[in-house]
Amino acid sequence: MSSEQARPEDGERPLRRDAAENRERLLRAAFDLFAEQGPEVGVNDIARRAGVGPGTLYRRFPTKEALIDALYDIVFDEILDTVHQALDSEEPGEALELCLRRSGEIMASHRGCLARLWTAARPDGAGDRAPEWWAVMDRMLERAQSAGRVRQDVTVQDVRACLISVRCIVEETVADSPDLWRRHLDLLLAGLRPAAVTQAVG
Amino acid sequence: MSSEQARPEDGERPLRRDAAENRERLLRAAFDLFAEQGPEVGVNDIARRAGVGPGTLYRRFPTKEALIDALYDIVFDEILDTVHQALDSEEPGEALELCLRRSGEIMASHRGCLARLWTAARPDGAGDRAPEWWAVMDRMLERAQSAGRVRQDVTVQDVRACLISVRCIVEETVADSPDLWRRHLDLLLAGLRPAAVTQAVG
Amino acid sequence: MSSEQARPEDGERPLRRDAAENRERLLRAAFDLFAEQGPEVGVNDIARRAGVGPGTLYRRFPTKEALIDALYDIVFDEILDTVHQALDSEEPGEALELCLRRSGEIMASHRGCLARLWTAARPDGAGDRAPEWWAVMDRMLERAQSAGRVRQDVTVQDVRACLISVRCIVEETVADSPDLWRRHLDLLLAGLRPAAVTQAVG
Amino acid sequence: MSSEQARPEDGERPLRRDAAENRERLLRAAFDLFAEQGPEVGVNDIARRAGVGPGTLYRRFPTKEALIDALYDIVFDEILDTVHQALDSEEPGEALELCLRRSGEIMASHRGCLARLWTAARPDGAGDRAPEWWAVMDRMLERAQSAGRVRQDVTVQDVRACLISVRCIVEETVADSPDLWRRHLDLLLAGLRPAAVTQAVG
DNA sequence: GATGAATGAGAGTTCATTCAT
DNA sequence: TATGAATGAACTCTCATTCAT
Repeated sequence: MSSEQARPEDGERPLRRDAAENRERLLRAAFDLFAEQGPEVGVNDIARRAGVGPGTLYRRFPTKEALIDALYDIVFDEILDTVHQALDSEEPGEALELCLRRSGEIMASHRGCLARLWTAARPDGAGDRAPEWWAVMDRMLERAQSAGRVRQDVTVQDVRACLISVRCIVEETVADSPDLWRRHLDLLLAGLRPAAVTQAVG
Repeated sequence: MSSEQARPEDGERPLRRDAAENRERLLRAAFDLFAEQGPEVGVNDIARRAGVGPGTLYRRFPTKEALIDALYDIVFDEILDTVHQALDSEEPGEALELCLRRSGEIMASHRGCLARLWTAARPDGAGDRAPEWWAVMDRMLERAQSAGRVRQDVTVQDVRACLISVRCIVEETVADSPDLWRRHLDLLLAGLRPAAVTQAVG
Repeated sequence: MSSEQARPEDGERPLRRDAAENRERLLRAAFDLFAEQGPEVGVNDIARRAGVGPGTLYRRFPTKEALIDALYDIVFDEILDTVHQALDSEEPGEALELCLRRSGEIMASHRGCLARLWTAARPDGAGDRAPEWWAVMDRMLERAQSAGRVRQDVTVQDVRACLISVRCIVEETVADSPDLWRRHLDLLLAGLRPAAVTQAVG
Repeated sequence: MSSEQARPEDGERPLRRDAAENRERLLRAAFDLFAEQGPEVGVNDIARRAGVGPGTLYRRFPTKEALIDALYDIVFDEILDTVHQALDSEEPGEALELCLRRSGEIMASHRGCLARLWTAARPDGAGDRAPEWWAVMDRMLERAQSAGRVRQDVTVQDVRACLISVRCIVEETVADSPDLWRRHLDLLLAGLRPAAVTQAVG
């Protein structure tokens, strides 16, 4: 939630700071309450938790939906940054795996707010960076396949399904079994790898 | 609110039949509407679709929550039946895989109603057969491992995670990509298998 | 507000009666409160005055606007009935005058709810009987002119303006000077008549 | 809230000029927006249109009501000036008629802001010049009657009703039929004149 | 003095649930 | 018993007004 908005350009007016603080508080409160109580939390509750009036919330976010979108964008941006880092810095074969693991970590740190993230409805939502994600994942998958680390028949859709899967496991199990999602991701990663002589064993 | 329903006392009065029919209609309407419009559907809409008044709905189900629970139980029962069949009739090694596939099919035929199924909140829900499921899956996993079809480090928790995963993929993708969940399940199954010399390939 | 809706067809179900009563109460409460406090009254106030919950109001009228429309329609229907009566039964020359006077009386009995009646926005509102009004007034004006009771240069638009005028005077003065609108209407009617040698006098 | 504005104390500081300019801008913006969007416009919209913050608006006008009152006063003052001119300069018989016509023109140039002008609520509003208006109109009516241009039974209340009528027609029709209010006023004026042998014609 | 962010009571509306018929 | 009208707390959102900057 740190590097999220309004890169403080040189001359920042003092008033802006309060507003930005309130925005931060609202997002934090929303994260917390969604995690605690699910997606039905009322905007007034969020405002109260943030220590502001409902009017202030609506000054920052014209709609409850807009607030939720902002939450999504924060997580999505974090993930995209991570994906780019992985693509740039890792050796080709490892990038995909690393990127899935890191995405999982990010989701685990924002549980409760991911319900509709990467949903059928979202990827082509207006103004978001979903196309970018698809493009980068495409490259990453291609490389991993070239390096022989991932089966040739795997598509980006499958990779996306893996992420949906991880998100879902995080949401539903992280509270009780904080590590289960990691085991599950290991399983998925194992499934992605070319299984040399797997059948021979059986 | 005393003797609610079901227990078919010896001489079943015709009135009882109407009641049962209403119950069926309500459940069917609920299934349809949840699948069509998601989990926000109102009880009045369900009642209207079922062709009864809201009062009748509340005579059959004391709460919206109770209606949804009944939905879950139906799906859960279907799955449990399938699990039992798989355990009884298949050769030990195949049972687990088959049972996951069949569970997937059942879920795919009831999409939109599964949101909270197998959720952290559910297993200790009142009146459900979750313990039974755990027990059977335990045996099935053990056999599959004995037969060398599943890695030794896999736990029932992991199997449950696989099912959560399948449910989630079904819910979010079946409308647009009706087969994606099957590909995903293949991936999971591949991940479950002992990957003989997988690492050697990398 | 008497002959307003749901002509009680032969077999009337008993439940309907309560609903109809509530509808009546709501309309009456709305009439009263609009008259007392102007068009800003809240729907909850109206519901409270009617002795019902806000939900009941919204069962009868899907929107505040719809409630207000119903109010308008009631007055409009009363007026239209009167207009038809005047057209049918009076001698041609008198009909227009009589009809304006009666319309005035009806408005005076519903002051406070007429704000937007016959407004530029209304006459072509969906589902209302405005075209009918225009047609009848057209005939009535023509007859009055044929009978030499109204100047030849008067148009239906002018007649409509007279009614707007009466409504306005009613709304703003009937509370303090209950008869002023009648004097004003007399003045308007005098202005409508062919003023034989009026100028000669001056 | 002590020395609000206006009273131009001898040495007018430059700061004062800004304030006056803001006041003007706000009034102009309010006129425009009320004309464009009706009486529901919010104060923030007015401030934005005027190019100032809402705080500034509240420095000039302690209340939305006060801003609207100021609008009324402007129109009212214009009209009063016109009335005085008519009384002073015209031949006695023509003054009343001319004054009504001019008042109509002024209203037509300020449509959308007249809703409550000359309303029952207004004449005893704080700080307005209503008594003055009554006095002048009284004299003007008396003269017109003495000159035989207006019927003897007409009262100042009737004249006021004529003005309310004109205002109302202006407000509701000037956008679509810019001349209708003039025709209506002609009708009213005809009705005010002694109708010598009118009835004989019928 | 001007700004515009914050306020918060209250608006219109919904919906799970109850109850008179 | 089934009905559907009634309920009313709670929801999202607005806007006249205040106040820190």
